[in-house]
Amino acid sequence: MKIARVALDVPLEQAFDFLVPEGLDPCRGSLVVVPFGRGSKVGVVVARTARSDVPVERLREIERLVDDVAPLTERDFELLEFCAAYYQRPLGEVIQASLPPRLRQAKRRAIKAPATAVQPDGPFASPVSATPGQEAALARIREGFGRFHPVLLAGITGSGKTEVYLRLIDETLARGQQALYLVPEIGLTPQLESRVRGRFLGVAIVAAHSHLGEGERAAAWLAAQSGRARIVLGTRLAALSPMPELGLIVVDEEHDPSYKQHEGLRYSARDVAVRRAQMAGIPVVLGSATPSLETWANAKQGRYALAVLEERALAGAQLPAVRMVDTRADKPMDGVTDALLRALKARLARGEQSLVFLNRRGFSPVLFCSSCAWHSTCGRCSANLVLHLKARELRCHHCGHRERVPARCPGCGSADLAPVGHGTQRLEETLAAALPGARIARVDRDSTSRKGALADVLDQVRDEKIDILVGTQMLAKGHDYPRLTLVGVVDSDCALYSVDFRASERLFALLTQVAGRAGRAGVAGEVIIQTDFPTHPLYAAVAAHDFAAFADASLEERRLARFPPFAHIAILRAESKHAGEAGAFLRAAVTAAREIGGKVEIFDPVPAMMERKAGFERAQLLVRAESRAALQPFLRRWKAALDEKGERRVRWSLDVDPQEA
DNA sequence: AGCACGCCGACT
DNA sequence: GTCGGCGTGCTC
Repeated sequence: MKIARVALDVPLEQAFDFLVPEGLDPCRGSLVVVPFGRGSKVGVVVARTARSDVPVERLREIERLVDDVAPLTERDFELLEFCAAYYQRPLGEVIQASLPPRLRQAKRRAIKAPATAVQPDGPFASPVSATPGQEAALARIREGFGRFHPVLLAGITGSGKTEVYLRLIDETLARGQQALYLVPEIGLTPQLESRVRGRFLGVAIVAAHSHLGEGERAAAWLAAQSGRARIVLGTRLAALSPMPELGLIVVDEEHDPSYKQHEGLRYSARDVAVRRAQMAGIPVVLGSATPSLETWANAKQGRYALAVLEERALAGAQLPAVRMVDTRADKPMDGVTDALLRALKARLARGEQSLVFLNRRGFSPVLFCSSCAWHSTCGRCSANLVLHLKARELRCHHCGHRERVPARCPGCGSADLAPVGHGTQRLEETLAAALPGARIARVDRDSTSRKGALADVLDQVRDEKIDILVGTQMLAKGHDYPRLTLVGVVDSDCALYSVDFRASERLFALLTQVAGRAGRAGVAGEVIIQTDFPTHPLYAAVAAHDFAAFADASLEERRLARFPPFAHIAILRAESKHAGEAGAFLRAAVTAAREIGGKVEIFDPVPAMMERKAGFERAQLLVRAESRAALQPFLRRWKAALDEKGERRVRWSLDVDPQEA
């Protein structure tokens, strides 16, 4: 009896057995189309066997082999099986998550092969010569060519980390190997892509990110798998692309939260990349100006090599002067202090550009009735509705709910409704009123939803048609603005109050990144942070450009609190449309966890940070262990026990190494 | 997860 | 009298 065990994209741990018809000979790794339920699905053969636990009469036949895709290799399986085990997801789901959507379709058109570039010899001349710092970093990383060698490349903004990556990639190509270059989000990939293509003319380079068309994405995947593509440049989803001759992995901005997937297979592309490098026996370079505390600790303890870039690559370029403006003394008018306004005026007078950063979009975060204290809340989420004045709407930023702005208070009928607090729209209006004649552009998710809108604004900034950029963290990423000399930060204090254990780490990274936009081309930059707490150690560290001081102090706090990286944690998240059921499920999960035992601490279930979202009641439960070795077997048994319950009214998932707790 | 089947409320 | 709600079970 010829039987193939096939992994399918269903949230079940088992694979499914199918009969292998005459004339077909799928191997482990082959993609096959199988009948499933009433339709067909693409699956991956995980094993060939002679017998099945399922009665033969219930087995159906494989329809056909997907013969335009090469089978997955054992090395691919090794990585995917690691992900499945580590993140507690079925192998079938992980395999399918690693395939581009087009290849998962049972009925599909043929995929157009990308133009195959002639493979030039290299090495490729760099347009600039390396600084001594870059040379030293390169030497440090080169030591590890040909073996597993994780390196933290800690380099201040503007220190030329990208040039280091490109030289390493060049050397990797010269060794006849492929390079994988991961970046956090799509935002900067177009600019980076053209830089990489310009540097490696004639080399087959593919981009891999979710904004590609399905055909392009499948073509990129196939090019990586076949080895035709020598460089894969992509976001977290590229971390799983098969690359048979992989010789180097670069993870740029390794601290960036967007490397962690927040639904389904909740993997960290950075952590997977490190594991992948270990399996392949190759170097992996984690680069950042503000490394994650996990990576920083690994470097300090010697598990990762450390290469540091301490100076800006451009001669004469200096780090910006950062100063805090005490908002208790200099009361902001409509969110903007007199000090910031004066600084903006000075830039306008000199024909220089400014950026004002506020990480909150919309006009105001809430609409408030001064007669009865009614305020705009979402009916489906525990969140306020944000006023979007231009669209004359109240919007929920969590579930997408929209409604018209009421003319009168829904609570008492009063007309005394007023916007409270500030978003980017309001800030834009305030600045336009205070600085007549200034050319202001706003950049946030609302203003850039049209395709190409962000690129248009950035072009206008480059062509000096914009004086002041107002926007959210979208502005913090990448992008050089040569004429930008002032960065203003409005209302970042809210992150200091957050209960999330990573909030201050993220705030430090964000402020450092946004500050790095000021004064890159030999023009002195200035950063003004408006705050109620001008002496707060976090702001002091940002002002001193002292990541190490901040990180070491934060690590000490984490050590005392026994939080990562001094412990390993996972969160069981549950949500239900039925009152109380998420909590009940978690209480049962606590009981199940105690029965399993082991060296794991089980916390009490608590409501989620956002207790209600899109009509679901949400709660979560933290577990903590000293080591991965203690946590992993517990999670495996716990998940099996929870699966056993066959729970239907509660949606639940395990989040291993959660980004937020 | 999808997708069937199956049994109780407001409507063309 | 039906259309459709989601509760339950199954998929080789």
